[in-house]
Amino acid sequence: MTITKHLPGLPLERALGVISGRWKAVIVHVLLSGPKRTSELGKHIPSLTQKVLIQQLRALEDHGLVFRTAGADDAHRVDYALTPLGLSLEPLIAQLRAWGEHHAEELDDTDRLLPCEAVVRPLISS
Amino acid sequence: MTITKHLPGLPLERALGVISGRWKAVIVHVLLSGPKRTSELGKHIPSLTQKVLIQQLRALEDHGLVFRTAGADDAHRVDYALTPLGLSLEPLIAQLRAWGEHHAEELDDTDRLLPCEAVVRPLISS
DNA sequence: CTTTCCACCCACCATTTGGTGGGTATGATG
DNA sequence: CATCATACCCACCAAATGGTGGGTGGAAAG
Repeated sequence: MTITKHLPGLPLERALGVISGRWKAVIVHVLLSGPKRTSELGKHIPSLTQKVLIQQLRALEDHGLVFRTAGADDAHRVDYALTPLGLSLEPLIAQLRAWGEHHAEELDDTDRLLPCEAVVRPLISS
Repeated sequence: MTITKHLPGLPLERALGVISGRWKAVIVHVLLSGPKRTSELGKHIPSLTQKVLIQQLRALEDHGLVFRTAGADDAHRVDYALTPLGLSLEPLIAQLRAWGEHHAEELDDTDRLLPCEAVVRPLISS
């Protein structure tokens, strides 16, 4: 039942395979601030459609970065949270961010950079 | 004249955009051991076809990680080398590799990992 | 002069990816 | 009971990506 994209054999490419994908890093970023429901994630990332959200979540699940907790039978109170493996991504993500900025600076392209809020809506309150 | 994929605004995704691509990381890896000619690169990475090699090299060039040195007019003695920006990728690549291994271990998937030599041929001699 | 090697380019194809717009079953709310 | 929100699934589409198989023009080697 796995969507599991057979990850490449080289560790480096395996890592890239796991975190690259149009929204994966963003989702992980949001989940770093605690578990969220499907709809919350959707609200945090308005430009992301439901289908794609779920696609990405499934992939993250398959790769062991995220886990689902559903209430009882199925559905209606689903939470997604990072696994330890997901959490272990944090420093890597930080370094990628830093390098991305460095890259933009070196290429005098900093004005094309967007702040996080351009994509991730804060959504005040608990 | 740029093939330049318009990199995403978020620094994190920008970084991913720059290094993800079927062979980019491998090529950078090879270039870390010094400048190489087009054909040398091809020999180091047998499973990579010429067209795709050049494609990837162009992308790396556009993104400022690599530069070309051609002799005189054009062609026939072309070298590709990493720019400082390209070199600055080294620690990031190392961390990605490490995390890829970690990921495989956590998922008891280490047997699917390939050693570098499965893809990059050493090619003894200078 | 012919052959080989080198650094390419081009037309074309297959797969993958993200994305749109519907639909469904269920529980909660008025 | 009618309506709404949640957490999905499905058929379908469009763009991007990787890849194949053929060139080309020029330097170098036999």
